[in-house]
Amino acid sequence: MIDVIDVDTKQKLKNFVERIERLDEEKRNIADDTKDVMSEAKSFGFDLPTIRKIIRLRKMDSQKAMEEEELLDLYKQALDMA
Amino acid sequence: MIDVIDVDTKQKLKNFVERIERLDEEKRNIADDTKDVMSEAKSFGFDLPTIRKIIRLRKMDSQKAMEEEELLDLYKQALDMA
Amino acid sequence: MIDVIDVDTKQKLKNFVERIERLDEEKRNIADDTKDVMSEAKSFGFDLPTIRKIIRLRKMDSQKAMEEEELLDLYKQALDMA
Amino acid sequence: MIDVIDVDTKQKLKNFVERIERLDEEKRNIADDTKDVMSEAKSFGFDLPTIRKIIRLRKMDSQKAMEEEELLDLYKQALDMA
DNA sequence: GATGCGCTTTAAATGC
DNA sequence: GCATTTAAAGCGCATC
Repeated sequence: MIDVIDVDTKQKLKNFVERIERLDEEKRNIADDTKDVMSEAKSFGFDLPTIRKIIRLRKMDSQKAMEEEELLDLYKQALDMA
Repeated sequence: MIDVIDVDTKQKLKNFVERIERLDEEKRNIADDTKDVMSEAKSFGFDLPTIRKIIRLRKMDSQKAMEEEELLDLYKQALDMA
Repeated sequence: MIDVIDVDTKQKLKNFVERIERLDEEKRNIADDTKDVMSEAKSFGFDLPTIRKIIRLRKMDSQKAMEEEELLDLYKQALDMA
Repeated sequence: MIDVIDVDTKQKLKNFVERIERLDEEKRNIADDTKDVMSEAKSFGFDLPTIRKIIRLRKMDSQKAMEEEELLDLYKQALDMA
């Protein structure tokens, strides 16, 4: 069991924790900004789920996108959903 | 079903998508910064899982404090039944 | 401010809370079962994301599924992803 | 790319999908039960948002208790640096 | 392979 | 009562 903790070490640990918390805060702010943009898009009549899909697709390799599609078709076929 | 989009609307959609992608990019950068700080902490000999846990606990603490405050008021309402 | 709370009312409240917590527990157990089945499917070589998509599609009205598809195509077109 | 699925594999896939759908159904039933209990509580004059909050807080409490226990051990590790 | 984290989606609550 | 805003649950991803 540790009885005494080095003051310096404690301070270092505290600093790291606070730096990370600050970064987390920034991330949350950006997430809020994203929400605002989404709302704005919605108010223009755009469909949010579709916009999300588009962003996902753009980020993705087109090769991979095709393979995903094909696999889905294959499974549909197997379940007579074709 | 709508099947054509005018040029102006196309541009608007493009803008929204790009703004969101930019924000996502920023978020990723911050996540990378967090990783850097984590690595630095690790190089000082700190245990990463522990640091994460501390941060989670601190977040819970502040949330809990806020909620408990409200809860008191709510209790009055809930138990002061007709 | 309420100083005293009717013992009977307290008990009733407690009972409701506990019944709900019990139900939550059951739900969690079933969610765990689902995970097990998923893992088993995976170990047979099935692709989990695709299985999820299939289930979503089966649950969904086929009319609605088509509309979703069309909207996505429309947005793709607008962003020259066609 | 695979483009055919043998009969046996089809059947396996179908079974997995149906098992998962069955589990989803059960979960939905329990969620309905929860709603019933909530309604009943409400008819006794209890405030639903408050009940939710109580449950959330209780869950946080038990989580927090567990985590804090572990954290003590972890701290030793983190601060007992080489 | 498992755990934690963040996003998506759906349900509820409140205000108009 | 409807629609907007907010909270809870579920899902998927990334990390270790």
